Order: sequence, then C-alpha cells, then structure tokens
Amino acid sequence: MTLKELAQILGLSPTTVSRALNGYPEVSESTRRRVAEAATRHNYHPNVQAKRLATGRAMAIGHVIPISTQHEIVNPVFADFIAGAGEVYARAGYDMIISIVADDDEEQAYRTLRSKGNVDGVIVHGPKRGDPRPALLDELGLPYVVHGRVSDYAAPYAWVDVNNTRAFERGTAFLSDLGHRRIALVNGLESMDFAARRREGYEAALAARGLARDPALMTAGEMTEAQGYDAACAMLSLPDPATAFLTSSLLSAMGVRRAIEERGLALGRDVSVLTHDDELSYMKNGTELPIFTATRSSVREAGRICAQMLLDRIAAGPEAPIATRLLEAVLVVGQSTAPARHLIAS
Amino acid sequence: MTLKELAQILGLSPTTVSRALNGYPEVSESTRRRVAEAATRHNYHPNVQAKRLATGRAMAIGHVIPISTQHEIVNPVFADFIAGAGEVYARAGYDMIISIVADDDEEQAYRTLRSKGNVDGVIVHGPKRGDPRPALLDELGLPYVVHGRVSDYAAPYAWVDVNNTRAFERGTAFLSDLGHRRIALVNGLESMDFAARRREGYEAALAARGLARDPALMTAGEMTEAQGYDAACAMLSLPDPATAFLTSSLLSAMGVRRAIEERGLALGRDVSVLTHDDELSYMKNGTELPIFTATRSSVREAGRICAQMLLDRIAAGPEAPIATRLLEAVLVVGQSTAPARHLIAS
DNA sequence: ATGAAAGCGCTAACAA
DNA sequence: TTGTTAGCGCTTTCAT
Repeated sequence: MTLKELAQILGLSPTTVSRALNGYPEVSESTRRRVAEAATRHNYHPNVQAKRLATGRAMAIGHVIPISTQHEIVNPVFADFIAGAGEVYARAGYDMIISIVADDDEEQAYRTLRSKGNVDGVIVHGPKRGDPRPALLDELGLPYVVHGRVSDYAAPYAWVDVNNTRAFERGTAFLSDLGHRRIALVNGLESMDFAARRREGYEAALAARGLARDPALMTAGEMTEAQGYDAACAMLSLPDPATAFLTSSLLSAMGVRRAIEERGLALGRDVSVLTHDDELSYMKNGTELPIFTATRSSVREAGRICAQMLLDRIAAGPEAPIATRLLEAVLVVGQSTAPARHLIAS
Repeated sequence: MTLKELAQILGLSPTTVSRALNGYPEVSESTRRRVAEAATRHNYHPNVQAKRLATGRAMAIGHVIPISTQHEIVNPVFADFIAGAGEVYARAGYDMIISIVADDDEEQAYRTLRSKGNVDGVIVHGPKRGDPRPALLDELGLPYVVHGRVSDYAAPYAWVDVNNTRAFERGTAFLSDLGHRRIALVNGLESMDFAARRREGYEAALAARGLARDPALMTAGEMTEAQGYDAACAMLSLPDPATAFLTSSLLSAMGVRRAIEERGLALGRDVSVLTHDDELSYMKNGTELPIFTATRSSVREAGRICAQMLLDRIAAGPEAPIATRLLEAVLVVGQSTAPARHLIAS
C-alpha cells in the first residue's frame, strides 16, 4: 500500500494525503479524519526509504562501537544504556543503527556515516581524556551527545554524565566517617574520563579529611574480578593494610570479596567494601545481592536522557544552544560497609 | 558529491559511473579505473537512502528486542552475539538496526518492519517452545535466522544453535563418571527452548547411567546469583544431599559456590560444580576464573555465523534451500570438578 | 483547502 | 561498451 494507492482509493491527490498524515495545518479536519481512518484500515505505513530520500533526513541515530573497546557492547552498562536510548528512538520513529568497526577505522566510520547520510546524529560512548571524537564530529557537522565527558575538550558540547567525582568523594567520605583511615581505591582505567574523575573525587575527599594519599592503596585497570582479587591481596598484605575498599565496578568488588574471605576476614566486620554500581541492574537481575553496597544510578535512564537530548538537538538545528545534564548517584548503604570491628574496638 | 556530479566531471553518463562502481561486467577496464580513481579522489560515497529506494533493498538487518525479555540486551550473551553479527554486517555494507519494543508490540513490530521496508531480514533471539515468531515471519515473507531453535515448529526454518542437549548430557555424564550419583540441575527458565533442551540432555544422561531423576535436585528459573544460592541451600540440606551441581549460567554457579562455602564445604573436594558458559567471555574478561569449569562456546562466533547465514539467505532468494548449523560446546575441566572427597574415600 | 508537477540520488530496462 | 529514459514512494514548491 503506497501513498498513491491510498490517495486513489480516497479520491484525493497524494499531496493532500501526505499533508493530512503529517499533520500539516492546511487540511480540513474532515479530510484528515477520513484519511487517517483509511490509512489504519488499509494498514498503510509510509515507506521509510522514500521518506528519507525526499526529506534528506535519515530518521536514524548511530552508535559506533570500536570492536575491541574491551568489548564495549558486552559491557552491561553499555547494553543498559542502549536499551534506554532505544525506547526513545522507537517512540520517535527513529531507527537505532549500531555500527561495529575495527578500532583504526573509527574516524573513517564517522566520516562515512556522514557522507552516506544514513544517520542524523550519533551518541559518543566511553569518552577518554583527550578523546578526538568531539572535534571530529564538530568538524563534520554531525550532531552528537556524549555519554560521559571529555574534560579537556575546550569547545562546548552536549553531554549527559553521572557525577562520578562527587560519587567517589561521598563514598570516600562515608568510609572515612565510619572510622576508616586506610581506604583503597580500585579504579577503572584512568585514561577513561569517568575513571579519572572518580580518582579526583577520591583524592579530594582524602585531602578534605587530612588523610594521606597512599599510592600503595590506589590501583587502576580493567574492571574484572581478577583485578579486584589481585589488588585486595596486595593491599591486605601491606604492613599497614587497607581496611576499606572503594571499587569502580561490581566485578572488581567481587574479586575483593574473594580475597577478603580467603583470608578468613569478615566482610562488613573486618573490612568494608563500597562499589560504584552501574552494572548492578544486570548482576542482581531483580534480586538484591546482600554482600555489596553500592552507589546506584540508572544507566538506562541516562540512555533515555541522552537520546532525547540528541533528538531535540537535531530538531532544533545546529545553531541551537548546547545542553548538558549531570546526574547524581545515590549512595545506598548495605551490610558490607559496617564500621570495621577493630576500628570500633580501638 | 552525487553520482550525477561525478559523471559530469568524468564526462560520462550516471549510468556508466554507477555500473563501473558496482562492478558490472560491461564496463571497460580503463573506464572503471578512471571512475574508481575519481570517486576516491572526490571522496564520493553513494547515498544509501537513494540506493535503498531504487533497489528496494533496505541494506539493513533488524534485531527486535522486547523491552523486558529480562532485559535481553543487558544479557552479555546477547551483546556478544550482536558484536559478532555486527562485524559481518559492516563488512557486507549492511546496517544493523536494533529495535526496542514493548512486549505486546512485538508482532506489530515485525509487521511494521515489513511494510515500512526498513530491513531485509531479521534475527530471532531467545526462542521459546511454541514461539510464534517463525510462523509470523514465514507469513510475512520476511527472511530470518533463529539464534537457537523452536523445537516444536513444524516447518523447516533457518537456525544456528549450540548443541545444548549434548552439552548437558556430556556434563552430566562427566560428573557421573567422577562418581557422583546426586547431580543437581540448576536450569534457566524451561519455557526457553535452550533450557528445555538442557534438561532433556541432563535427563538422558541420568537415564543412560541408571541414575534416578529426582525432582528435588532439579530447579529452573531466572539465572541469577540468588537462584543458584537458594537452590544450592535447599539441595545441600536434603537428607540425601547433592554432591554435584550442573548450572545453566555462571551467575547461578556463583550463587551455588556461595552456598557451598557458607557451609564450610570445599569446592572441588566436597562438592563439584560444572556450568555451561556463554557468559564467561564477559565475566572473566581475559582472566580465567579458577573456580569454575565450563563448557565453552563462542557466542560471538555464533553471531557471525547467524548473520552470514541470513545475508546468504537474502541473496539467494526465498526459494533457496534452508540452512541450519549446530555448534558443539567444548567441555573444559577445571578444579571445581575434581571428584568429591567423600566419593573417593568410599 | 486541494492538486499538479518537479525532484530527492540512484538503479535498471531498453536502445544504440 | 555506453547512453537514454523511466521510475522507486515520498515531500514540497507553486498554482488554483
């Protein structure tokens, strides 16, 4: 069923039908109703390709994923974000295009996307310090919103981010309030903007409390179970061992837990663990893991916000002012962050 | 830069340029070279929208994700699969369209996809027993490949699946060979085809060894850490407790482990744990989790195979014979599946 | 308030 | 081997 056919049936011109369907004002209400009714009755759906060609808009948003951004896509954080964004796109009649590219081809991927014209805008995932993408996209004139921030990009750009600095500042302060003085940081790769910000928050809190910043209690790397395990093994074996851990990932926290248990220490009694949770929504899958405490933010919600911001931006045109959005993480306190036993005793 | 402009520059007709670029045989080699050279030099990229409209092919593959298929997309298995499929699409110049839809709208989503014509085919994820999608897609004439199987769909259809039945049959047999007679199954939701097949494999092995099928040792549900924990607590407390666990998910296995450790039992000494791993690629993230044993299959590879099969199918046309592909899981044996201590002693 | 006509950028018969 | 001519299904001036 094409527009032409539908028009024929109604005894109208394709123009009028098009106008009626797209909500143009100059169509009489009676005609509009007739057209709408006929459209649903004949199960008419405009051909997207034709629409795209005629309007020049792709009606699609791109997500470019370098193949080995540590399997970005396999990251539940990413997946949850995508789910949120997808909801928004679907509601707006936009397609979501996921583009998996070899690492070296990322720049070319954006250029191609641009010149082939198969997206109206893109979301930038996993920004690093010194990330080249904002500059590239600005140059290409391809609308974008960054999920996270590129702290050292000078020009204004649209972003949606969790307040990582503040989350880790508060987490550290919280552990300090419990009496801990040896608070370890098990962080993600600090080339990533979010991880750098987390460290900054951690350090700010230490400084504010007059606690020493001990490199032996700070580690950064791939956020895996093994990372947490290895880090905790080392930090629990120090002459002046860690009594609390602040980790960047639930996986790392699980590794920390394993190290703690192996030593016969009690979680939440001898040692406290606090983790910033983005993955929890996946890991717990509806059931609370009682062993962890988390600062919790909704990645899916971030996806929705990011997507909506991009659509708004596309609709508003390139001259419109640039929006940003900072989401606060919620500190959720659980068993594993009780004051350490020996701290109470002393 | 459009085809027309490029043709003008070259003093050729758009047709010839198009033919040269698309590898049609009737173009002279010299012309083809000239055209190709000019195209790269002027950074020409054909407009996808126009191509789509002219050819009627969408040059895109759809993945429809019901919003709450337990957050299918948040499932690392899904994400890894997508990454594999994405590679293939990219190489073939196809877009990957992810469509997030409300659960009730899934059927409508396929119909709309069809009539809007924005995909050439779809991949069916997470098939259940009695899944209505193959019939719907056959009716719509929309090419598809199922990742998994719909065992009770009568008509032939294209699928790519891991041999779940055999994997669990072998896993059970393996545990039995170690001397275990009380082997528990902690399965996924058995409305899912893969989980039903796993149970069938488990039961077949029990029957083959003359072991009793004890409902108290069989559970099925959401594959979470909590599920494994709860199941193991119950099954270890039986008058005749489980000595080995076969689980459908690494998360469940982690729960089982927690229950075992809480009881002061030693993993791989007092109790064996074997888990079918699809998630391991994510969980371990390059590092072996020493505590688990896994039958391992590459989900990403399955994604590649599935995608390629679909593209082939689309190219071959609706009359072409239907392909299927069964992947064997590899049984990887680790510490946690050593024969239970008391079994050796007795 | 409605319609006629041109065109978006490309492909694909059909001619030459 | 190359070019001419129609479209693909829709939007969008410009008339009426």
